Amino acid sequence: MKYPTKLSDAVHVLAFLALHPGVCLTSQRIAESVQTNPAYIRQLMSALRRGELLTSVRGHPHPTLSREPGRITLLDVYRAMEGEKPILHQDTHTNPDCGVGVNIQLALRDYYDEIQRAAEARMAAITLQDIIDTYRQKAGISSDEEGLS
Amino acid sequence: MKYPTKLSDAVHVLAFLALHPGVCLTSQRIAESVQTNPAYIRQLMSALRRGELLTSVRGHPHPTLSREPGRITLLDVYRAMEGEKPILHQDTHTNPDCGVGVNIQLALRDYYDEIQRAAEARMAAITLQDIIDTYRQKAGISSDEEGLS
DNA sequence: CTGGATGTCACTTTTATTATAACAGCATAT
DNA sequence: ATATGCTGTTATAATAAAAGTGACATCCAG
Repeated sequence: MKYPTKLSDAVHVLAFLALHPGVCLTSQRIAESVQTNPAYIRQLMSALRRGELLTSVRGHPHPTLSREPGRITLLDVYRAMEGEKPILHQDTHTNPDCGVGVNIQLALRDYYDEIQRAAEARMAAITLQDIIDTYRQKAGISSDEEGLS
Repeated sequence: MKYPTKLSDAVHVLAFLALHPGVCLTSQRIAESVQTNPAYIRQLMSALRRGELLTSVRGHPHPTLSREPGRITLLDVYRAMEGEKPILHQDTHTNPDCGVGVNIQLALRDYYDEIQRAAEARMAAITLQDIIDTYRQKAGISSDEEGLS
């Protein structure tokens, strides 16, 4: 697994918070659900904090969402994690002496931008609440929220 | 990792063919425009051949498009190069003992599929001809098609 | 035949991403 | 105040996907 999973993991973290309000959630505990290490979780949360999706206090294991799940879109999370990085990548190493190589890539950029906008429009229409609702359907209504201190 | 540029490079190759009809195009020559090595170009062309976008004869340096550029979409090229590989990747290594981890990823899949469909719908609307037309605008009307044997 | 190109495979190199260790800074409890 | 536990951040290592490359059998044209 070396495909980028930051977006998926970030959603996982946010959903985890939303599903366990008021519970003591250390990065260690979240890491167990994502099956990774606490430092990575804290890095994710750091990005989410910069994106103003999450607030937390240093030394205090109670991170909380900055606003309700219905007002956090997948695009918000994408921006927080990936910034302006596009989903499709161009080859920027073509031969600069070859007009075809340079200008084909310039032309492609316009179309890649269109694709990016289409994807982002879709992301903007999906909220964390939607994902949580779907989660509850899949999980068979919250049979997993026990056993947490 | 490395950012994948196969799609961009494949479009580059196809456009190169379309722009130089009837010209002797060895993988070596195309590689110079893409600024890579001939073997990689031949690998790209191999995938394009499997996708039925390109035909060529072994030992014969005259690859040609299987159909006109207006009937080759960016989605066709994407399929040939990436198959069913999605543009967004899920984390498949979450803790299987944690219902949240498993089911959040299941829920995400549905939404990632939506995003994939939106992106692909856009790709299906873009043809190689469109890209070539834009290329000509950028290049200032075919000032680069000389000097080829 | 000979020369040149393709098609394919195996291997190497590169590099984005995740994994992890270390530690200063802050909160809480005793 | 001090001890403990957790956070936030940085630096570095390990992993793995992608491109880069060499080799060679195969096929075409002259």
